[in-house]
Amino acid sequence: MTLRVERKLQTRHTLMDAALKLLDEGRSFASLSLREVTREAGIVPTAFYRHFESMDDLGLALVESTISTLRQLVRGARQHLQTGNMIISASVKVFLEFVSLNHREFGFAVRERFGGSAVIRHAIAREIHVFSQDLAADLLRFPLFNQMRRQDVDMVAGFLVTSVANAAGEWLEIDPQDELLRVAYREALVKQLRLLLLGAMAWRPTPT
Amino acid sequence: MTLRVERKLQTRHTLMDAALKLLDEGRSFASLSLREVTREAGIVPTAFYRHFESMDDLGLALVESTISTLRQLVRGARQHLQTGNMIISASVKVFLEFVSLNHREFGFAVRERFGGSAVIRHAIAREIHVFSQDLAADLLRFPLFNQMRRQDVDMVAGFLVTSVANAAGEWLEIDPQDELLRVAYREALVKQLRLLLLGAMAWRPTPT
DNA sequence: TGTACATCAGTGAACGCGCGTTCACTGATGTAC
DNA sequence: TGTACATCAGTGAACGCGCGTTCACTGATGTAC
Repeated sequence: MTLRVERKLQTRHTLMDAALKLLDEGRSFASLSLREVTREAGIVPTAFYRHFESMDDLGLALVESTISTLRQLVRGARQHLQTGNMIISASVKVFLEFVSLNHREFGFAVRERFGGSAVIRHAIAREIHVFSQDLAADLLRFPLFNQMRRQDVDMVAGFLVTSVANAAGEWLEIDPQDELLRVAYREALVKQLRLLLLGAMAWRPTPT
Repeated sequence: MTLRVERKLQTRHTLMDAALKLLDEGRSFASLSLREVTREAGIVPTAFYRHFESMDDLGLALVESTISTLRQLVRGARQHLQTGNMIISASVKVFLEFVSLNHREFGFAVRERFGGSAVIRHAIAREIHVFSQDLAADLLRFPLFNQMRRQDVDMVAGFLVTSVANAAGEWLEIDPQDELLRVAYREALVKQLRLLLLGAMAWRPTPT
C-alpha cells in the first residue's frame, strides 16, 4: 500500500462520510448534489470523478458499507443465539442501542429501502433477503423451529427481519432526548417480538 | 360553486395528479421540481402559486388525499369486522388488490413515510397512529381482545398496522406481471397475520 | 543513493441547463346596478 | 336583460443561482535505472 493509494482511499472514505453526514440531516439521497458532497468533503467537485462514476455509484458504496455494519451486529446476535441466551428484552436493548450508535447508516438504509432509486432499492432488498435466509438457518437450531416446515421458518424469519427493520426506522424518528418515549417504544417492541414468538409456538403445519 | 371556482379546483387536482404520476415512476417527492409538475400538468410554472404556496404544501395535500383513500379502505374493512367476517386470507386479498388499484397513492405514502421531508413524515406518522387507535377500538369488540389489557391491544393494533404498511411497500416492489411471485407473497402475508393472531390468542397479561 | 521520467489525485475556469421566483400582463368570468 | 367595472387563473419574459460535466493544468508521489 503506497502513500498515494492510502490517501486515495482516505479521500474516498471522506466523500462517503460527507454524504452520510448530509443524509443524517434527514434528507433523501436523491436530493443530494454532487457539489454538496464534495463541498462537505472539502475537495473540488471535479475530484469526485477520481473516486466514483456518479452519485448512484456513491449510493451503492454506501449500501455496501451499511451492510457490513449490519453484519457486525448480526455476528454478535448469532453468538447470542448459539449460547442459547436469547432473552428478548436484552436483545432488543442491544439492537436499539446499536441502531442509535450507527444512526447514520441505519437512517440511510431505512430511508432508501423504499424511497431510493431502483438500483439502490434492489441492493437493499437483496441484503434483507440474505439476512432472512441466515436468520432462518439459525432458527432451525432451536427445537421449536426444527419441527416446523422449512417454508414456515422462512416466513417467520422474514417477518422478524422486516419487523425489526421497521422498528429501526420508527426508533430513529424518536427524539433521542425523550427518554420516556424511548423506554415506551422499547417495551412495545419487546412485546411485539414476544407476540411473534408465542405465535410461532402455537403454529401448526397446516392451520385452518 | 361558480364556474371559476370549479375550474380552479380542477387545475389543483390536475397538479396533484401530475405529481402522483411523476412519483409513480419510482422517484422521491424531494426530487420533483415545481417546473416538472407544472409541465406535466400542462400549465405555466408561475400558475403553480395560484394553488400551492410551495412544493411542500403540495406534498401535504397529497398526504391528505392519500389518507382519505386509506379511510375508504378502512371503512370497508370495519364493516367486515363488524359482521364477524374476518377471514384473514380474504381480507389480505382485498387489501392487496386495493393497494394495487391505488398504487400511486400507496407508493407515495410508503416512500415518504421514512424518506420524505420532516413535515410530510410527521403527517404520515400521525395518520398511522390514528389508524392504530381506530383499529384498537375495533379489536376491543372481539372477546379475544376484550379480555386483554388496553395497552396490549394498542400494541397488537400498532403491530398489525405497521406490518400491513410494510407489506404494502413490499407488495408494490413486486413486478405486477409476475403472478407466481404475487401469489407467493400474498400467502406469506396471510401466514404472517395468522402468526400474529395465534400470538394474540396465546397472550397473557404479564408474561414471563 | 541520485536522477529523470511517468503517474495521477486534486485544481480551477468554463460551459450550457433547469431551477424557483418576480413581475406586469391578458382576457374570461363574476358582480352590481 | 344589458352594461360597466372588478376579480383573478393563467401567461410569458426575465433574473440570478447551483447544478453536472469538460478540459487542460499542477505538483506531489511512484518507478526505473
